[in-house]
Amino acid sequence: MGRPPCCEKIVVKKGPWTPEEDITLVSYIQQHGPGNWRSVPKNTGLLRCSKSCRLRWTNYLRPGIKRGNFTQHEEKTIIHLQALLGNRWAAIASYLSQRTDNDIKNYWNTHLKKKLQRQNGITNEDNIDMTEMSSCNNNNNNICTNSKRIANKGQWEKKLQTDINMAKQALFQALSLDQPTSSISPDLGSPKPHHSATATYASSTDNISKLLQNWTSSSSSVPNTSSLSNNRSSSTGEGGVLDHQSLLSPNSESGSVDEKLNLMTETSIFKGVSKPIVDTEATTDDHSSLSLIEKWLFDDQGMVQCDDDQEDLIDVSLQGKNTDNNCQDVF
DNA sequence: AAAGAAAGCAACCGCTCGCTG
DNA sequence: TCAGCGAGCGGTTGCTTTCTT
Repeated sequence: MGRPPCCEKIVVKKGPWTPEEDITLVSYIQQHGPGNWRSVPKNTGLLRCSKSCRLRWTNYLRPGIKRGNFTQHEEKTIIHLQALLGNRWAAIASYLSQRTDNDIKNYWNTHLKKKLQRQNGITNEDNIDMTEMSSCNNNNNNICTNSKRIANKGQWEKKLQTDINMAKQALFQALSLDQPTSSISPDLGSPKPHHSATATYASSTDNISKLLQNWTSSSSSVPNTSSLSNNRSSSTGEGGVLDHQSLLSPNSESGSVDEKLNLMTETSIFKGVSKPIVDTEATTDDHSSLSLIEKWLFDDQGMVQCDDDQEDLIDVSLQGKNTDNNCQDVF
């Protein structure tokens, strides 16, 4: 007996979000903070399910989200964590503070999975699920450790969660230090995105950032959105990408994306955001403070030294198997 | 240049979990 | 203890864009 849909009784709009809706939602959250999603459609007049509002905010409008190209380091982290945790995207996303679980999930399904399969020479016949593959013992013991996990899921997860929480902060430091230029400023020195969608993501975040900044620095009145209605030529999959440039005051030109994001994250209204935002203080910390969790993630076998060649991915995936065994000991 | 195929991504759906009364 | 509710998560879908022929 499943629960009824959360918005069963009201007419809800579906499909891509419009700029107007984005603005309404952002404006509301700016005033009331994220959370209490049930009340969002009621109070804003949005014809959207509360779930949809939460998703939109969490995945696209929330400040501090990094979109676009995944770095090699992020790829490796995802691959390794996926081998370790399975398709627990939220848990994986907690290690990549600027990425959303949805983003990681999509990236895994569209890029990494195929990449690993290609590199492992997996054919269609033996195209087994990568999660299964990576979580099973490949030694003489045929017992899949995943099964054990399932059996002990409750305890295992509690311990895992504890470890995650304890290690998260330290891991952020390590990851940030390893990627000094990539995590926040995708537009600086990084290769041009290979297709427009990627660029659009970046600009989406940027634009929304500007939008928010504009609001935080001005009165809390909701801007007139009437001029927005034609900004979106088609409903896009571009993330409800606003052509926010047209929405913004001319002053919005000033300041980098980073500055804008930082400004927003410092805005009190966003301090209750569920997902952690990279602590810029932490990133400037001591290089040597690698955590246990990082060692756990990047343990031996030269992973840390990996460059950007594809062999790394094979290594990582294989390590995933081994690490999975190690993981049993850890937990 | 056009059509079809493939890839990529945003959003939805259904389920589970945790909190509260 | 249990039921109701809201929030969160992972799988899936369907639309848009890009690539190939």
